[in-house]
Amino acid sequence: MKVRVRYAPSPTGYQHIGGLRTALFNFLYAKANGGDFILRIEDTDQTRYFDGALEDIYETFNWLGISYDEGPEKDGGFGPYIQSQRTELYQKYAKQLVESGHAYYCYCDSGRLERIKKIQEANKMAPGYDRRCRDLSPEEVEELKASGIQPVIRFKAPLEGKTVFEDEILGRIEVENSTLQDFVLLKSDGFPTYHLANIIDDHMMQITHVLRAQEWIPSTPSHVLLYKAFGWEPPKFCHMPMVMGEDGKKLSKRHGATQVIEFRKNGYLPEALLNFISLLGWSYNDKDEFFTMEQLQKIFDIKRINTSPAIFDYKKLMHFNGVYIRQSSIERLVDLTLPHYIEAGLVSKEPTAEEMAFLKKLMPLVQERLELINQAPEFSDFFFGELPPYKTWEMIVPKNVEKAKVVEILSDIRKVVEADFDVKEDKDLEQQLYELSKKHEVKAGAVFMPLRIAITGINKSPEMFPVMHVIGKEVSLKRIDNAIEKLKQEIAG
RNA sequence: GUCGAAUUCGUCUAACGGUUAGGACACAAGGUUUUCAUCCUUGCAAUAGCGGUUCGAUUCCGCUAUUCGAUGCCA
Repeated sequence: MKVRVRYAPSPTGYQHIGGLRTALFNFLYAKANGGDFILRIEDTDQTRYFDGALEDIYETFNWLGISYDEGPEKDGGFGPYIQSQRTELYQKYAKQLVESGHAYYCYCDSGRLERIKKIQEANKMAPGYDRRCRDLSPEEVEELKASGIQPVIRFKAPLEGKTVFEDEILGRIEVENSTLQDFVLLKSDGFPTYHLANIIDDHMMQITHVLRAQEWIPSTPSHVLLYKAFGWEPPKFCHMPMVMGEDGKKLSKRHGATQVIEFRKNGYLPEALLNFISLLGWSYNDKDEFFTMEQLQKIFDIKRINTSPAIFDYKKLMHFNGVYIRQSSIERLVDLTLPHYIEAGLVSKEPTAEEMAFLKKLMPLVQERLELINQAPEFSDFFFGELPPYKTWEMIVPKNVEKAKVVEILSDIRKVVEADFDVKEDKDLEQQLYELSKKHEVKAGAVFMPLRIAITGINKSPEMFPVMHVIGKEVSLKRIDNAIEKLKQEIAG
């Protein structure tokens, strides 16, 4: 039988890491097994609906290269794929369950529900609905109907026995039916709950495997019972370990960035995020960690999904991002960093050909120290303009060296640049600077550091001559002259 | 409280019942005759505890502890 899996987000907010992991694993499982990946929107909670959510799902998929075989605007014969467009179906099946004796109307309002909850808490009893409406007499039902209260439909959970299911990852899981609730199937506003809609759709859409996070394990027995009540065969369940924050608790906003859109904004590459997330609760073997999406679609195997929760390690993600940035082409990095340069005011809004060429020239020098795309401007602002923003100045005078001597050294460097900058290789120019250090009887660093500060205004920079060749001879000389001038003034003043 | 699941270096993880328990991130030290970064080398560091089964247990079983999750007219 053809594998059919689905990702079924509810549009209540932006896509987050946990959801992405679920989507990815479903997608990979489908692709690795020649199956179909279905996107279904579970918008059954009208009160929590968030307007930009749908667009965000599409954008997230698009950014990461996850595509669905069936879903909204891509009908595979099982649509519609948006649950709010299927409410009649759910209502029909809910009523069917009432008629078959598997469910019942409940007229208890939220006020009463809250009261019994408080009593249960006070008496340290297990919380839950007390099943008052489960066995109402016909007269009582008539009375309640007449009162005008909109009822909900609740599932009539068996009071005894056990419900068992075989999880593909965790193995056999069984619970006593007595611990199960008479959960709501259809809300008083006519919309189904997750449990009802999910089961009906999974069945109707012929889903073969349900891959979801372990937080769903407690409700799975109820789902199994629902399938049974309908007389349907349940799909196979695969409960994946949860993704946690650094404190070991379910990943959420307070752990920092958790929304996919934030990672995108913060300068992560899609392939880095994807690769990193693929390793959350899954592994290929004992040594390979770097995979392309294409590889993952071939090698992903459900048997290698873990059983224990995984903490989301931002540092390791960062490392992955650095690796992927270093592997990127210069053209792509220019593309990706351009908006950040514009935002920083280093490049004009409508970049000229010269500006683009300039970015392309400096990019190799930025690439290897970049861990996030949006770090590019701060790592390379000194390339722009006549003079650099002097973020460091004191270090232009190395330890145990007189200011006057630094002026001499810089003047000598200036001569080298003036004479040989265009005709000699970087290596030859460097060699001349080493000779200068011998001449002035200082360490090589005492020659390079003043030059570095003069040219870049920072003490941590790429190698000097490549930088100077990007900014050009004229600007380089101007910056050296400026530094000499400033030093002279300091000596005089 | 009740129910469920989980437990290998700080973190992500590997290990047909037989390995000096491996790799990666992080961290530390060193090297790459200029800083930073890259790259390379080395180091640090784990089977939650107690019982069983077995010639042999990280691996199988039980108990305890701890952690997480669920316990909504949320999903």
